[in-house]
Amino acid sequence: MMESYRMASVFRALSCKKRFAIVKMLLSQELCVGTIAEKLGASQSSVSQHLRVLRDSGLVADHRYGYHIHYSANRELLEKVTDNLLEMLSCTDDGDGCSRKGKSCVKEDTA
Amino acid sequence: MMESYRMASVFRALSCKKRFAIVKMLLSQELCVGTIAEKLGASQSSVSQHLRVLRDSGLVADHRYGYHIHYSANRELLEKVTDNLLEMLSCTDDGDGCSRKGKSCVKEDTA
DNA sequence: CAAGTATATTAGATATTGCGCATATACTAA
DNA sequence: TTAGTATATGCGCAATATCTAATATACTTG
Repeated sequence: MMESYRMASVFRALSCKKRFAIVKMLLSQELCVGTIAEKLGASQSSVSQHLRVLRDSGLVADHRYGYHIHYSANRELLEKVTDNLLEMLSCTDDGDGCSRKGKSCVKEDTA
Repeated sequence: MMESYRMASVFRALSCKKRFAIVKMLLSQELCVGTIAEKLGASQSSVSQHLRVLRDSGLVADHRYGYHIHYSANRELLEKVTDNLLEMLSCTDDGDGCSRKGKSCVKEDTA
């Protein structure tokens, strides 16, 4: 089970529409920065900066070919994150509920 | 398929460690704000503000019982997000690759 | 009604983000 | 070497995020 911190860090990387779109694109094909920028309608600089965030979070990897740098998605990490979500979702109500026994709290039970 | 925008918005809500922890807690049990704050070691105010972000993104719902307000996770939305991730992950390399045909680009093929 | 409890909201401080612009770096080609 | 191409980086700025402290709101109880 990944730590909350790690999960949140991946989500932060995906929390920007453009970065999410980049990862989505990179899942179906390896692309170089210029192509990503074109497809996204964004500047080279901003795409490069987004890619850095994604790289730092481990969501993408880069490979240099001459002066082109190809980026690809880290499918494995995304699968781990998805698995964690599935695991989280698999847990059902553990019945404890709100621990507050204050007045008017519908959950109060033991007094 | 959810739009990139919607996905990114959910990810933004989950992109903060504390908010992610809140959602995780709420998946196993409905809790009131004070209890969440205690478990998280955070102030009432900050928790309330985090809950607003989560509510706005649709990730949690609230029910008032007297002056307690119980929050619960929107399991359905999280399942949708997870399904979308799974769908994204299911796609394989479509073979097109980097469209740049520049010199030294290892992917160049047609000229 | 007034007092008490739980939560929300506001304001302000500080930190972080995302972008454009300019420039630096890394590599290629002549 | 010089020029050219692809990408990264540094800087400044406006926008946004998160936190605390104070206050407001909503509800209950006496």
